[in-house]
Amino acid sequence: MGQDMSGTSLDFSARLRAAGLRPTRQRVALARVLFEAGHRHVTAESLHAEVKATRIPVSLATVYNTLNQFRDAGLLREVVVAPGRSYFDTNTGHHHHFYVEPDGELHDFPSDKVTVAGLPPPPKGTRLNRVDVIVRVKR
Amino acid sequence: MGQDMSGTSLDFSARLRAAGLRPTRQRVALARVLFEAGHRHVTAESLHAEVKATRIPVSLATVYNTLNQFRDAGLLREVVVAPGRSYFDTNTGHHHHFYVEPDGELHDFPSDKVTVAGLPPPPKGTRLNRVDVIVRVKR
DNA sequence: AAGTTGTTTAGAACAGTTCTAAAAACTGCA
DNA sequence: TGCAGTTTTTAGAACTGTTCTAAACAACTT
Repeated sequence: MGQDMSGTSLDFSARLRAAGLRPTRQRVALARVLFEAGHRHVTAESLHAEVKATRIPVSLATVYNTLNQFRDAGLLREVVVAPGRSYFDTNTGHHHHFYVEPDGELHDFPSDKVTVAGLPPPPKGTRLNRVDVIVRVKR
Repeated sequence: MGQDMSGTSLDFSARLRAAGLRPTRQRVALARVLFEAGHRHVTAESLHAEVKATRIPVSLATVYNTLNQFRDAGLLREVVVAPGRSYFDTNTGHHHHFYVEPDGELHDFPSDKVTVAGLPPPPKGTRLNRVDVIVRVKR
């Protein structure tokens, strides 16, 4: 008799495996926190704090490793909006961000209604990768 | 008889004074490096390296202080494009950026031809501050 | 020139992130 | 199921970029 594998662990294991990552205890725990509810924005610290509540031991170093791996695997997107802190977004589709200063709150908005027109061509020897629109708002 | 005040020192002194900042040796030296040629992008480290060549002693702490003060005074604009490093742009007018990954090179482009349409209204209780468009390109 | 205030400085401190090397855990195979 | 081979996790050190501290110094005022 194996352990209790009910719930969504198996789904996450499969997803991780599909991404070329071994489904370890800590990766599954992190994936669960990240992906089981709707879209989220986390920092390494905030995710670490959250996963501690699940009683599965995960070190901060592992949180960093995992966030980078998930990002590299396309499971997360890194968002750079403030100096000295990286946000990770579980929404990897096309969208943009509101950034509320000085709180550091981040909100997605879909990009389907947004048009960015009149961009100059990329500098010589480079090709376009992504266009980020950050709408900075104040309280 | 005062020291040799020829050149542009006086202009920078006046500009600093106008911004509410005492025109100290190091602030004038930094202002000169920053503003005497065309528009520039610097980091604290790169500016520190440059100002050392002028033989006017400026500590790294002062470079940081000064960049922050210049930014607060509206003489510079801070650009956040990469985690763990702040860029400062002497161009404070409306414009956007190309960011060349992974070099970390930054290029301005004017915003007059660029239109960003269809943005959703700012979240409740906030008002728009600025819209940043970052075009990320790869080699 | 003296006093007052603001600025600079070296170095310590700090935040966020990555590295290291040893222990633990996953996986495939007998 | 047990074992070998490989990957992952971990605590803690290390590292990077930035800010802080408090003492020395420079700029302005009189």
